[in-house]
Amino acid sequence: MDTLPGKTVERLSQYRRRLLNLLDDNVEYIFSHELAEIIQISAVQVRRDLMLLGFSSVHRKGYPVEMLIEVIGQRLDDEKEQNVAIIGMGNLGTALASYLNGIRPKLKIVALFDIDKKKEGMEIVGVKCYPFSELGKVIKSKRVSIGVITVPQTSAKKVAAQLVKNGIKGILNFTHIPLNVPSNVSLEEYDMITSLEKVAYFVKESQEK
Amino acid sequence: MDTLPGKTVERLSQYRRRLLNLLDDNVEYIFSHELAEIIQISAVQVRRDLMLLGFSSVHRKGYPVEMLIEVIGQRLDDEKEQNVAIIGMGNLGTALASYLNGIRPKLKIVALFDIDKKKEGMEIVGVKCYPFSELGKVIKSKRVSIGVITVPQTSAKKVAAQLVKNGIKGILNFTHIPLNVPSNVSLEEYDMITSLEKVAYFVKESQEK
DNA sequence: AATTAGTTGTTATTTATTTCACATTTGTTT
DNA sequence: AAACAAATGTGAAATAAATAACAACTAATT
Ligand SMILES: NC(=O)c1ccc[n+]([C@@H]2O[C@H](COP(=O)([O-])OP(=O)(O)OC[C@H]3O[C@@H](n4cnc5c(N)ncnc54)[C@H](O)[C@@H]3O)[C@@H](O)[C@H]2O)c1
Ligand SMILES: NC(=O)c1ccc[n+]([C@@H]2O[C@H](COP(=O)([O-])OP(=O)(O)OC[C@H]3O[C@@H](n4cnc5c(N)ncnc54)[C@H](O)[C@@H]3O)[C@@H](O)[C@H]2O)c1
Repeated sequence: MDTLPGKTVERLSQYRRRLLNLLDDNVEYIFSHELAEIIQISAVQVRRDLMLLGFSSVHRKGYPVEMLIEVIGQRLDDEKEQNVAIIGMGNLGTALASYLNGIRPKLKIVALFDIDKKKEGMEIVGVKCYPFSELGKVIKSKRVSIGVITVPQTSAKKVAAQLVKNGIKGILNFTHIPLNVPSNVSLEEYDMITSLEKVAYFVKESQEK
Repeated sequence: MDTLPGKTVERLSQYRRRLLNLLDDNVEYIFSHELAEIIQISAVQVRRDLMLLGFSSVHRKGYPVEMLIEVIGQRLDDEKEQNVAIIGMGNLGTALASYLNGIRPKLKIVALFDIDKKKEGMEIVGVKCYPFSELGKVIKSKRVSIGVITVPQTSAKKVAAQLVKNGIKGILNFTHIPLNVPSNVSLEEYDMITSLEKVAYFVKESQEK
């Protein structure tokens, strides 16, 4: 079975989140155009994505919500749990720890790290903060495969290198320093300033019209 | 002059950030392949983007760093300042306020909002927090054109509607509730869970190989 | 049971984005 | 000053992503 395009993965993640809401409201079936409407994309796009999952609707009733959630999970989630660590417990890291914790059953936040002695041993939403020097040890003992980087820019490269050295498989980088990792490590970078500048640009453009 | 593709805008934003670093290090010229290397993209991509700016290098010396920063600014930035408000001063909103404040001279964080009475009047990095009820008034008096939404999911739609009603021109939404805004309002949505799930998916895929 | 209407799955098409390939330009070397 | 080298700018090609178009299917209606 082929690896899905990144764009499709993003949308599947969103579909699932919306579908879980619908399930809470006891919605049993949903049409492609309804799901599309919620996410603000086209119905064809939805159908195309679901096609890639090889999942079919019940004709004239739509897609069964619960089963669709299940199928998306089968495709996106690892069978075993994937363990995540967050490195840098400042403003953003702390916000993320509480936000991400428990949000997906298969993605566990299992460790936090900081070099600040004051934060050592601290717990956020029940997850312990370790000194950065124990990175390697904890990654091994807790089988961490994904690292989220929220340290100051100046430390980003150092931290990434350490993660890679200790066998991490994926990195989500929130600093605005572009990282350079081996091709067997999945990398996702996100920069909030870029998002803000993008909105600002399109606002400017629309006003010039 | 045509509106740039969103992808190009994103990269220009990144180029500028890197170029500003280079300027600090007194680098005067840079080749397309050097900039490409830093951002981890191809040199052609860099040249194509700069081509869209109509900006030329000095042959065999590269692109003059300072002038390039200037040209990117002319294209991305509004001539006048663009004023930004952040709505929802919880973990993420607070982190963002201190992060975004002052990061681009033309993008000013001028107001923060929260419904929590305890936060009223509070200042973060010198910016005042107003009660949500004063949204309309403050947007007008401070000429806010961009709103950043960091309220709980349940309030996201309500807040967006209020922003639109009060004439906001652009919204950056960090909740994972998809928003529905009129087409004259620029919308940028970002969901950290999606990023994390994406990394997790590609980690899983790479391990199945 | 025939007709209608609504929705899907998929192929074809279009549009957007990236990469290739190379002629062109100009500093440097011989 | 000729040959070379390094980089650029860009048209053409390739790739990726989104949209359109529609035949096929079936639940509901007559
Ligand atoms: N605050 C935001 O909203 C925001 C948004 C986008 C990006 N960022 C980026 O995220 C990063 C963190 O932002 P922040 O506002 O949380 O900063 P912060 O200064 O509040 O937090 C950084 C934390 O990292 C710790 N740290 C420093 N070096 C470390 C190391 N080598 N190993 C482990 N921990 C280390 C510090 O002790 C501190 O607790 C920055 O690079 C920033 O550019 C922040
Ligand atoms: N924490 C994160 O790292 C993170 C990451 C991604 C997305 N998010 C999303 O961002 C949002 C905020 O996250 P958070 O962790 O900061 O939550 P939070 O609960 O810490 O903060 C929310 C703040 O919004 C205020 N608020 C509530 N209703 C409001 C209204 N109508 N107008 C103005 N203010 C209002 C609350 O008083 C509170 O201060 C959530 O929707 C969350 O899903 C958070």
